[in-house]
Amino acid sequence: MAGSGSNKPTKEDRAQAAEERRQRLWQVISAIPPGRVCSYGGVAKLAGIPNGARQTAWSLRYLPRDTKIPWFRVINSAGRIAMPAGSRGYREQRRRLKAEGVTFNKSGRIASRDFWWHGD
DNA sequence: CTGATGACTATAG
DNA sequence: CCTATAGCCATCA
Repeated sequence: MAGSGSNKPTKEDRAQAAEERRQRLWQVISAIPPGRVCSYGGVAKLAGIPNGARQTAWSLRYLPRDTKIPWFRVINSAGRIAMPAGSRGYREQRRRLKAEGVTFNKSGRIASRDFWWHGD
């Protein structure tokens, strides 16, 4: 078998592996129930990627505005929206969450721990 | 290859 | 509450 047995990952192998990680991340995010939120690190862990918080964020960076993925249900571990306060994304995320019943206190943190989702 | 970047996180002061 | 620091890891120049 020509080439079989080669352990050297090709560029295509790495690209496919990265794509599969993104798919798992999106799958987990899509499973977050309406009215609940999850942290970047929590999503990564549920997707089988420990310490992958930054990859969760990276996977959401270039999503189209019409995406079906509920990116707005992902916030940081401090219970805050990760984007710069006052930015366009920040306001949209906060508006969408509010529409589902997720409220924030005066300091910009989610009003209740009950909003946290920890998987099924 | 190296170094910088970032929608992160945990810990310390 | 804040900032600083270290750890993390895919991606980019």
